[in-house]
Amino acid sequence: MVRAGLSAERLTQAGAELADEVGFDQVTVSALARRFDVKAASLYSHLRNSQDLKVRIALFALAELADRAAAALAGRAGRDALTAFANVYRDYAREHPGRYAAAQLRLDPETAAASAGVRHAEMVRAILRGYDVPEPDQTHAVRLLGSFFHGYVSLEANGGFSHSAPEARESWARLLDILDALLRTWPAS
Amino acid sequence: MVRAGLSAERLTQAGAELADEVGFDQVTVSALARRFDVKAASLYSHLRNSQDLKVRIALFALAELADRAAAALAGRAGRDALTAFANVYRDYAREHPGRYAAAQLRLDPETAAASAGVRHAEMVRAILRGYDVPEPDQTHAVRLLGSFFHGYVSLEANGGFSHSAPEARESWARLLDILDALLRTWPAS
DNA sequence: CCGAGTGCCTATAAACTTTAGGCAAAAGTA
DNA sequence: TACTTTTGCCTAAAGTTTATAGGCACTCGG
Repeated sequence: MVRAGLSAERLTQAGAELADEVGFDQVTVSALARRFDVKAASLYSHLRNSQDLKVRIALFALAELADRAAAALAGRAGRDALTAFANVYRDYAREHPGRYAAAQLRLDPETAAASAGVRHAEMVRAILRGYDVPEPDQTHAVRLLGSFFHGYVSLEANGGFSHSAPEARESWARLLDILDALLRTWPAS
Repeated sequence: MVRAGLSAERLTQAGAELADEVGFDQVTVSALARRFDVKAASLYSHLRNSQDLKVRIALFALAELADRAAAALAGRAGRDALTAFANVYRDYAREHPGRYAAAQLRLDPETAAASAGVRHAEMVRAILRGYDVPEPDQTHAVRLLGSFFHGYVSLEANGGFSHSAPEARESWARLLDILDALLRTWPAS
């Protein structure tokens, strides 16, 4: 009886793939076990429970997305950094809808604080260094960018833009222009 | 044996309350039946299945939110309309986190087209009538506002802003100022 | 007051979650 | 190599949820 070679890491990775295929909320311990030709109970040596699996996938997705964003940011600044970073988000959500949904999972505060979510905020703040947003507004600007990126990508993923005419890609490009201009000429308080 | 007086409407309403209490993804046919002191099977006379329940709650939340937004918009224009509308979203998500999560449920295209989601987009477009955004950019501006509102509220709900210093309320007010200014002086293409 | 319809019931089956305990393969030790 | 320890996946089993089918009794129109 050859062993399947399970581990928390392999289960998380396979869970992320499963999420992309069937949707994050369809990810179950049973379905994941089926994918490894193994009984569901066997997974409980590696996972505490079903919620633990979901949290692991969420952390995995957050880290993967942060890695891609960091790579895109390397060597860029200003508008170039802004669009590169933004496109990483949008592309990730389009390529990996299940993982992107996972990254939105509500984490308890200490888990969130130890997650790659922190890196995301740091990277947005790094982008702002290419602009002259005055210090007291920096955090506000970080939140503006983060909210816009997430909101746009999430609405697009949920079909919010599918009915009206201009392609989502076109709005995206135009709005990144607008935001770039806004950051360059940030209004004083 | 006194009847519980179930109906799709009462179940949807109670499902929305349940969502606010325990989270939208914890809403199950079983839990809802328990709340009415009724067997789960009884609900299937009123609901097709578990997914049907979730869709009904989502449509209920979308409509309720649209009603509140419409009420807030009445008699207002420009910046006044913008902030009133935005605050309806934020307040709704804070008062009714489960319903707000429900409103994000992915609907199939024809259901979405028949939902109150359409009214949301129309109202944002109405707000823009108080500004001089040139026609070709109107849809982009609608998407900017929609993305920002949803993204901010959703990140705040998921604890994304809880660690860093400025209160989420403060950023919100400042960013609405910024967006108002942006809309007033929308850059030409 | 009676007949018809429908509202909630019981019974049942299948899928998923989770715990407990067992056996055999893998890894460590002499 | 042989023996022990560890660990990985198993079976068994109980509890929960979803969903269907069929039945009884309450309610309402006549």
